[in-house]
Amino acid sequence: MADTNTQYRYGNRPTMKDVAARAGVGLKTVSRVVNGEPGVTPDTERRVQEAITALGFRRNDSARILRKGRTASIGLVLEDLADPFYAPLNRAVEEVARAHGALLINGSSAEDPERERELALAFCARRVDGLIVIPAGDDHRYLEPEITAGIATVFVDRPAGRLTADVVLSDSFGGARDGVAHLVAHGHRRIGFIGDQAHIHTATERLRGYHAAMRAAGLPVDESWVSLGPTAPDRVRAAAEAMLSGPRPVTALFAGNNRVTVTAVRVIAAAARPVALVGFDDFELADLLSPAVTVVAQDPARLGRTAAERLFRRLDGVTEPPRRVELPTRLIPRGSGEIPPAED
Amino acid sequence: MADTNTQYRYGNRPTMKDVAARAGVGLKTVSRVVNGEPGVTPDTERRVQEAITALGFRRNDSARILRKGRTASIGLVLEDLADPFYAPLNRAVEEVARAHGALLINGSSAEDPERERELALAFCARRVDGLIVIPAGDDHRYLEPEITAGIATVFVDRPAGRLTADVVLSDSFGGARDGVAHLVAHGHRRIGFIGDQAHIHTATERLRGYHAAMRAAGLPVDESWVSLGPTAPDRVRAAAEAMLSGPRPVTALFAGNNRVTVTAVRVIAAAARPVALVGFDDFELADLLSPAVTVVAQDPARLGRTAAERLFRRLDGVTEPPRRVELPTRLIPRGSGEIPPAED
DNA sequence: CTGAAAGCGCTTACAG
DNA sequence: CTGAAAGCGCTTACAG
Repeated sequence: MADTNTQYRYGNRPTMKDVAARAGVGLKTVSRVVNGEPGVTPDTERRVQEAITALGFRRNDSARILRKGRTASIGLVLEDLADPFYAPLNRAVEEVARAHGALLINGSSAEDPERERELALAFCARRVDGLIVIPAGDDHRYLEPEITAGIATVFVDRPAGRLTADVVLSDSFGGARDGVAHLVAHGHRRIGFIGDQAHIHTATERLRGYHAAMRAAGLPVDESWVSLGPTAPDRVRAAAEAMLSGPRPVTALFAGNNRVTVTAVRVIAAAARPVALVGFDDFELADLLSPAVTVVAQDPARLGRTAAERLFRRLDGVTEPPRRVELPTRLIPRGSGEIPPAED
Repeated sequence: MADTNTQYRYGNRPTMKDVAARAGVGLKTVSRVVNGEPGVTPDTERRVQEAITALGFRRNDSARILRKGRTASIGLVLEDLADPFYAPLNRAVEEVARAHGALLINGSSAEDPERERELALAFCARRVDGLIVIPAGDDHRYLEPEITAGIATVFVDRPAGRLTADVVLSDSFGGARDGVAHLVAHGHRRIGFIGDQAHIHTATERLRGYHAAMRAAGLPVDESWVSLGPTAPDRVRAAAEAMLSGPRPVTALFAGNNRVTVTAVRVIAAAARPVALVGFDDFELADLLSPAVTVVAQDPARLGRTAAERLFRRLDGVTEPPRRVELPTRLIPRGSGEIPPAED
């Protein structure tokens, strides 16, 4: 008769109890051998090892975790695992986690606040030791009980909403201001800004940088030069084409992020007159396009690394108040941003 | 006095026991409410809900899992979370896992067999229900006890070594053969092949495709036209420059993967004569370069989706023998592969 | 050097 | 409708 009690459980994996029985020792002795603890005679150890091999035993870390209290895992909620900006951030977090002996659970919010919440809370239910969140929503009070309960939490790329917590950001405002000022310095007076949706913090910060640069140069801003919205190619294309047409078209574009830049490059390549372009975020092959694309570069890997290191410092018991870290951006002139304005 | 027994455990999170005590009910009643099971009077349910909210209780899924047997999580070992080829595969696996209510744990092997093994076994120790592996090593017998113990395993992108298991691949041989034949059809007779390291299955399959196409065309292959090795830019650059110099340089290059292609594009852009190029793997902006890059495209998202669906079919109890699924590739002519050979 | 008992936070199987 | 007891597979705290 099959033991119906264990039939479909973990495919009948052997447990320490099974190993103990086979080796003819107590449970604690098996535990000692499995964990490399001292105080076992070589002969006993050998018998236990043989039983382990014969049964194909592997310690169940889930059970271990339940008893020990720390799961040695962290959760990362980002916008899209496949995005070329977030993928290196993901990898950087992984490396730091690995250095601290922790596993990484991650998931994509797809820019949906509800999905962000589901993922973050699912990670908390699994009792990750810490959480790194790239916010999709703007209200993170749902994490309050979790943080109080001891789950260290760091936000990256965008600040937490209605919650005081550690956050690691790029200087979106300063980066955009410098990028737009660069276009101004090359003679542009009518500059378009195409950015992400208005509820996204980085989008409005970059727009603020645009306005600051225009104001500093004493240039007026026509409302038709600014367009915030989804970064889907169709939307961006329409926005860019609108700004580039009409009697007083913009002579330069500032693209609010990598996805916008890519579409802007396509539109400009098909445009009748040369149009200058500076994009926020660097991207692969930017230097190989003609013209090569001038960008305001962030360092996504550094964002991830900084956030993860902060998280593990918290896990090591550092209790200083939440801090906001802002990483600098870097303007990389490559050609597209140095094109002079087309003559009217 | 502090309760030293629970002082540093999960930051003193409330448990079902605490909720039960506060609501004045039994443990099982709390369990019923938490899991939405029937058979609780509205009044009792309300009392329990209040206690849950007041205490900030969240069910510990790790404990639940221990009792239930399935962890509702899968592990994915790939080469590099940040790689533009693997990132979409990662995302596709995530989506399928999500649709099945499972969480995703993942990690980068960094093309190191030992690290692949550590990651895969760490996931097994956490008792993931299933495992998806993009092999770095060529001996996966270490997974035999795990698979026997019931952890469903699917390999992607490269076959398992010394192990019979489900595998989902792209048709590397056919794709490379077609790509090289395309160059031959445009008049090339001296074609270089730069690929990944020889121990990587896809690298040798693509090389085999190259040889098949050359042979089919009756063309000889000089050994100096073939170079396998790491895809680091320096190595690829040196290989490409060697093939493009000398008295009888190649007139076309076939690049064995996306990283090779990118470096090849750079070398060719700086070359004295036009050189044709076909690359394995599509990449963003390939169509915007000049010339636009002709590629043999794989569909990494489809690879990931197919593998994950196969995995969950296994988890649903399908017991058919391991299968090898091969996905077709697609030649996308864009310009660089249609350049005629430079005259001698 | 070794092991029996209790417990981590849940669910299962049962009894009332 | 409700709950006490046993158990998931480990580790902890102790005793021998």
